[in-house]
Amino acid sequence: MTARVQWTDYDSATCSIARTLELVGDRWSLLLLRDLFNGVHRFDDLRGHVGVSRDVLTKRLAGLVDAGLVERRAYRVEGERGRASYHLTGAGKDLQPVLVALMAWGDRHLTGDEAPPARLEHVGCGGAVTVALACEEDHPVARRDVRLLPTESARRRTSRVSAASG
Amino acid sequence: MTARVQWTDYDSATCSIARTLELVGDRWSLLLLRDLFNGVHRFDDLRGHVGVSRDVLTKRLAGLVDAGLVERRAYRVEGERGRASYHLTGAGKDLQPVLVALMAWGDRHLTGDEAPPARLEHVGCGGAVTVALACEEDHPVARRDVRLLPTESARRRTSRVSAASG
DNA sequence: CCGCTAGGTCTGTATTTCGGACCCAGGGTA
DNA sequence: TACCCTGGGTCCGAAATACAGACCTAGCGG
Repeated sequence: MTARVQWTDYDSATCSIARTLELVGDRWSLLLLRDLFNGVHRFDDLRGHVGVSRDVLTKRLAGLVDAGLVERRAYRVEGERGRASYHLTGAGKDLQPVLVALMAWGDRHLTGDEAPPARLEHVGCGGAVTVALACEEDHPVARRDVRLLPTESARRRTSRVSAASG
Repeated sequence: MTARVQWTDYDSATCSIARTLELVGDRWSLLLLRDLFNGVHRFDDLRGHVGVSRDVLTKRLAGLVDAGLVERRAYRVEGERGRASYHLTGAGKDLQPVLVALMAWGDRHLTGDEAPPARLEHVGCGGAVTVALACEEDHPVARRDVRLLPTESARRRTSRVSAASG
């Protein structure tokens, strides 16, 4: 029977969420991106502020560079040695909504009575910035009004799950 | 000197992004939340679809329950054994924008020429759903127009970094 | 009371992370 | 020229995690 398409008929790993998490879904990558957004660009500064070991920092930065989220630049300040620095690419900057959403959630659910440890301000108006669901047609979108529809392109790549369910 | 407050003067771990990632910032938690959003609620179904080992699934579910993102419910279908199932709490559902943002990024940067493996549809209008930065005053917010301002409450809890920079 | 099944726990191995020692290159400076 | 300093790493052994898969258990139908 060709019943309605089920989410579980599709390979988890094909999903864009899974594929994105393969690049940034570890303990450190998103924190590094956060610091890169906030103007921390040098190896030792990242290490000191984020609190990651040198070893892991090297690997993560290499991974982010491979993934095209970060670029390594050599630069030199007049009269000093050449240095390396790390900067977000356009693709890296496109992850901003993920970070803002994580921050908004933490501000709402983890700060208790205190003021949140930092705020994102809309330059100009001064209002707090968060993220909101938005639809192409610019309607306001409530949480409930979202439906996930797996498409054919995912089905084709399905392996493990389709075999098990057959 | 009381120079302008620097991002690096604040303890990384106090940040709402870091604190949120302590709950969901590992390889599996967000994938589990994704499946819970999509109607997968039983232990074995989660294990099979997400592809996580039983061991780790047990630990992650326990962590998510501890964190208040997920609740465990015992239920029974007429004439069958009692079963356990896992459901998002309100706090868990509030992470939806994080997942949508990850998915939107993947759709944009990882799908190449093919159609994305799934789409989020706005029930009713049928348009695609993504996330957008939004400010309190409902202005449209461009990426650039966001400024991070650490607040005093973060400073107070600062430890490692303030000692090093003094 | 036997077998089946969902939901786990246990175990041994493989991988990752951690902290810290070490290394290297390229300036300044003497 | 030799030496020192510093940023940006690599290397190492110990500890923590993840993994696959075997095993356990509660309850229902037969």
